[in-house]
Amino acid sequence: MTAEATRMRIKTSALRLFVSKGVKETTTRELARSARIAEGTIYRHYESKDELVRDLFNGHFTQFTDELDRVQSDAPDGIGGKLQAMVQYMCGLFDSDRTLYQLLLMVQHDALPSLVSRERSPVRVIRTVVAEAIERREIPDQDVRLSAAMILGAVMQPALALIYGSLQGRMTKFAPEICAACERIVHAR
Amino acid sequence: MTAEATRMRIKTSALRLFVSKGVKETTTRELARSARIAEGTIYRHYESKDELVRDLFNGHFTQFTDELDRVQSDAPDGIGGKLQAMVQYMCGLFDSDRTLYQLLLMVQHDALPSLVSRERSPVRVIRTVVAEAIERREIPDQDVRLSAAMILGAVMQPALALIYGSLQGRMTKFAPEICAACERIVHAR
Amino acid sequence: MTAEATRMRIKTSALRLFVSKGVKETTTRELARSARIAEGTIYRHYESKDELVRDLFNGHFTQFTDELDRVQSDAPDGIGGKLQAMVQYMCGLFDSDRTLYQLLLMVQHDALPSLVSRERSPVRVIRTVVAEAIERREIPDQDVRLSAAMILGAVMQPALALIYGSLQGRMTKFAPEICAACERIVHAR
Amino acid sequence: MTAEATRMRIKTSALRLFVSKGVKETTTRELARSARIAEGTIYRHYESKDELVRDLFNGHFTQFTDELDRVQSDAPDGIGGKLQAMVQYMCGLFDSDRTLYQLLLMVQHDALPSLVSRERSPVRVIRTVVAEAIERREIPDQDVRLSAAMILGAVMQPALALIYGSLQGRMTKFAPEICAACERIVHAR
DNA sequence: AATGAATGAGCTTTCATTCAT
DNA sequence: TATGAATGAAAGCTCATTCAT
Repeated sequence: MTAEATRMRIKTSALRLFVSKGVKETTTRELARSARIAEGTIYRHYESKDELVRDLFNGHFTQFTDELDRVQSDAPDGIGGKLQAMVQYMCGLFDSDRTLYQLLLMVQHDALPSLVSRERSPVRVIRTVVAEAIERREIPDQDVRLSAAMILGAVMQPALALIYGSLQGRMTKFAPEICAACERIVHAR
Repeated sequence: MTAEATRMRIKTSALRLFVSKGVKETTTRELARSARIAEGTIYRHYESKDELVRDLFNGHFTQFTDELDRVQSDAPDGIGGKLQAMVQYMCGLFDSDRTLYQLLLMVQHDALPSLVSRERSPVRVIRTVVAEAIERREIPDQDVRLSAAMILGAVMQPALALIYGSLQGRMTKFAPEICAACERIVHAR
Repeated sequence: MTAEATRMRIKTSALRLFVSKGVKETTTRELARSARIAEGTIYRHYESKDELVRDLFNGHFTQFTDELDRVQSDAPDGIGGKLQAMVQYMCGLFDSDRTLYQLLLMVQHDALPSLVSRERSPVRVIRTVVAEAIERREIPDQDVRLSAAMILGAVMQPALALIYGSLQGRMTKFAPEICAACERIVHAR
Repeated sequence: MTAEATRMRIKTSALRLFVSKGVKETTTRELARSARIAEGTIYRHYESKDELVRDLFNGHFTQFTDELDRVQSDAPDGIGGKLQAMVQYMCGLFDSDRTLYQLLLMVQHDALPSLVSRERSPVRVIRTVVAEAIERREIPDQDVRLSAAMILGAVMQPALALIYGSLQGRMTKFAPEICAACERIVHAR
């Protein structure tokens, strides 16, 4: 098997296990068994479990941030369209890869603290979108940091509700309402 | 020393340590030292570390839920007032006891999974408030579960931002704007 | 409550617990709870758990040995009668206080090692009875130590079988056959 | 080193320590040091100390039972020869591996309770031998369970006497007398 | 004499990591 | 590269014993 394939198997298993049981709760033994490799093999690809966690989380977090930025960027000017594009994208991601989505939820909480750059983060992307809308005078002046946080919360919390079962079905189904709510948060009219 | 006093010291130390370093990351040794008791003493008050976690989290979660319900209940009829009371209460709690607030954040995430009853939870309180406003025809008909989740997110995420430093100052300062945003989420006019 | 009464409760509970779960397996906490006293109280009556064990085992062992000797002594001369008296006595004890009997079984095994004097012991009593019968030319000359051991084994092992359930009923029921077998062991005719 | 060799070293050390000091009294630390492995290594071969005890005791007990059955089976028909073969075998085992023999003594007592199948056990082997002799009308009808217990006792108790020092020398020396006594127990002539 | 909360040494067990093959 | 047996530090937990009341 190629080195790359092995590495991929480690990452895939790690993602699934970390999300479902937590990082600390996942042992290297379990990880190895799930990836169908020997325990020692992990250390041919990563210096330590910590490095694996960092690589995994950073990678996905960065990719998600970039993607969100691209999505926003591709949308035509106007806060409405951009919010819609971002919300749609996040809901779609939840439906297509819930595991990956949960990882992103973990990054904010779980004390994956200094793990991740706060420079490039989803909330920054949202903040920029809001800031640009203010500049374009689409929406009233406001604390962009606060608005971005509230928007992110209004997207993330329903995802949690879906995971815990208090909401049911596909997240995309809720996208229009979430999107409308986000627009009202920044009181675009 | 009385048993109750010792128990209290364990809980206080545990709350602080669990929140700042995580549950798994806090050792019983550390906890004992922080509470200035012997390690064995923990086990005269709790059957296991797990039971301590459960008791602590459940206790605070329940108390918070009850308090939130009382606050909402004491507010005069009308979604505006009730939302304002709840948001005020949560922001005030953040400012007066950030550690406790963080614990409540952990309960939702960190996979404190089936630890806590979903029957009585903050999101349920919010849901009820929204549902009653719909009945009173104050706000349009809507998915109360979704609205409650979005409102909770719009309060919690700014708290996270304060913890991570992307927002600064006392949370109470943001209460009016958060409250206004929450009203717009349910599009009360 | 008098000191003596408390001491008695400790001994009674200890006997029962030691026999049913083993000495090491019985904690002082359990013992205290079973005797309905505080843990600390044990140490008003015994210097240590070890001393309790020693006192308990030695006491019962000595008493049993003395009683067995008295029983043998009270029986009329003649190996037949003396064997019968001893076997009867041991079977009767098993039926009337199985817990006590089990303690005596433990003394031989369980590594209650140097705990007990080998000078005065049941097997010595039996040995003496056999030796006297040889002197009286009732039975052929033989290794009295070996014979005494075999006789004891022939009484004790059926008791174990009753405890484990491979024999059923009261031990007294088996006394005549055991007694006859013991006579044949020393080939009395 | 191969896994099997390590496992063997654990078993050998465990057997010696458990027998000489008792199971509870033997710490994993001691066991590891005696087997010249790390403490953690024990747990790559056994799930717990308990499982090690179970495996060890069951294994030896089963093997001993099987061997005793084979020995009895190989002996020519007739209770005398079969009893002689079994007694010889047990005495020989005592002389050649006293440690192993002591383990078998522990299995009956020490509260290695439901640890071991009562279906296949030495006393069952003896019982069968006695039962077959009755069927062949070599010996009078009798309670085979009781006789088997007494025979086992008449072999085991002398072994205990040798361990405690009240008998001296090799057990094989006593085999003829023990064997003769066993025959008389079932009153074979 | 009795209580019961507290102790702390020492137990069993876990698990990230190493290394000879 | 991959293996998997071995490691050992450190974790959670137990329990005989002490001591202030």
